[in-house]
Amino acid sequence: MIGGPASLIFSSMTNLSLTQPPSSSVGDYLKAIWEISGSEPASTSDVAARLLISSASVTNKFGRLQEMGLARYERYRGASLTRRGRREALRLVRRHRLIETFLLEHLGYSWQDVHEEAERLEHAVSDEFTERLAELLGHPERDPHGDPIPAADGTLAPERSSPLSEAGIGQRVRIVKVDDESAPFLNYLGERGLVPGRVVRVEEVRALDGVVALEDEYGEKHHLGESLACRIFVQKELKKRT
Amino acid sequence: MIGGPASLIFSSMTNLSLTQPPSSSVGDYLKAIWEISGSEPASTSDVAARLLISSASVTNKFGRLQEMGLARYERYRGASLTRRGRREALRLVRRHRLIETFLLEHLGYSWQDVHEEAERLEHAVSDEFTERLAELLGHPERDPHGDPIPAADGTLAPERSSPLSEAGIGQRVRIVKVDDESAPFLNYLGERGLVPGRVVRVEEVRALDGVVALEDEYGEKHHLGESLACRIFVQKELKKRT
DNA sequence: TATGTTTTTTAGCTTGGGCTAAAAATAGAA
DNA sequence: TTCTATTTTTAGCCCAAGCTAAAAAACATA
Repeated sequence: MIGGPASLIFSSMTNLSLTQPPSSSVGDYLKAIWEISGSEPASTSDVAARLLISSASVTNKFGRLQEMGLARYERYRGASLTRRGRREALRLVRRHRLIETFLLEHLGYSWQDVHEEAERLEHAVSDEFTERLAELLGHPERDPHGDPIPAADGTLAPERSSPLSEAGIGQRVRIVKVDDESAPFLNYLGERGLVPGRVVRVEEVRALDGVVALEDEYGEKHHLGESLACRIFVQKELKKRT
Repeated sequence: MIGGPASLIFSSMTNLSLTQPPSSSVGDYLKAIWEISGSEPASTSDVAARLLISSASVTNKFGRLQEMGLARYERYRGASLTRRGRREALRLVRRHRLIETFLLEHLGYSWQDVHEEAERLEHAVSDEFTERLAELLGHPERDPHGDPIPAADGTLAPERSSPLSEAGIGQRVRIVKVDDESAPFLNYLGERGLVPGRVVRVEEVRALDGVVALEDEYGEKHHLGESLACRIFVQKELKKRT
């Protein structure tokens, strides 16, 4: 197989704007800003905390990102991504999530180790590698955490899920995302089959202590504390079964 | 599969000496010295040529490699690897060759693209990744070029192959290695099935122009010019078939 | 042996990505 | 509104890994 479907995709779209790939450091900043900034720009100190570096270094880089046309930056108010910056960030997120999927599904990695390895690899792989990997994995739409995988052109469908802790009583919901990286958390849920894709019925959301009671597809009951329930994201499930 | 056989291997052996991994630049120097130096140390300019950098930079780094205990260096005479340097180099070579194998066999890469991608990835992957990949690939002893893959502990069995151009007439030999990276070369041989593992009989080695005549297992004849024949490495084949 | 060529080294500069400490701006509380 | 606490920025430094240009050593050959 030489220059199969994968090459069609990546040759036609990525890196339209950046003549040379951003350094891995630049990429880390873009991802951090993307993850932190919502309606507000990402603050210097938040980015510093996430990347475990000093605020001074972040201030510095914000300036450079602006010059590079990857971010908008206003002194004392933080940085937000330009369209190009966002696309670059999403390219990395795509890589990260595809690599995580590969590590878990094909190399037998444990949840604990997956993130760190992907963090390094995402800066080393080419677009070609990424698209071939996507093909090998069957073009998944979500990674094993349930996070959506951005498209090859750096776009990401807006997410419409809400925390389990806010679900309505009696509702049938599908788990779409588990928003935590810690191993005990993931292991606990994994053992009980509460993983992305599963459909459960919400039996009770107790106002008193936030405990959520669930029944899964096999009739098993689960009782989750508030701290767990607010990290499990769900969508309303319409049909009986997909 | 959590912490399977792979983790047994790598947790017990690698990085005995280096507390933190050598920078990717250091690794490139070690590999270059390993590839270049035989009985003689590797010269400044040879390493510079291979890494496409200036000789001055190489001189500089040779000093640092010595301080780090990875190379022996004598001014104006070049550098050679210490035991530790050699082990580090071979760890990288192992990674490189396993990654190349994966790219070709599982991701459908073409010969052209494999080397460059592996060159980047080998600096990003962990020992854990490497050993799990080895497992996925079935612990191959050679990569698709026929080059031997060093063991996880950084050792490499000495190679006993010689160029096809030096084979004896009438000898049955097994192709073990193709020592060239160029695409046309590899494609030509690939189309004719002259790939590592194949057994052929040498019919003639013409002194006049160095052309080697072969007969393969299907009775097909091949005539290779000297420039090709000296890059195909073979071993004497004893049994009729393996 | 003397002399010129090639190779290697030295000296000094550049860039990217960090750092700390001190100054400036912003935000919160009295 | 003013004053203090926090955050952000500035200024100046360090290190790794390159570079060029010039000096020094090694080599080759007349």
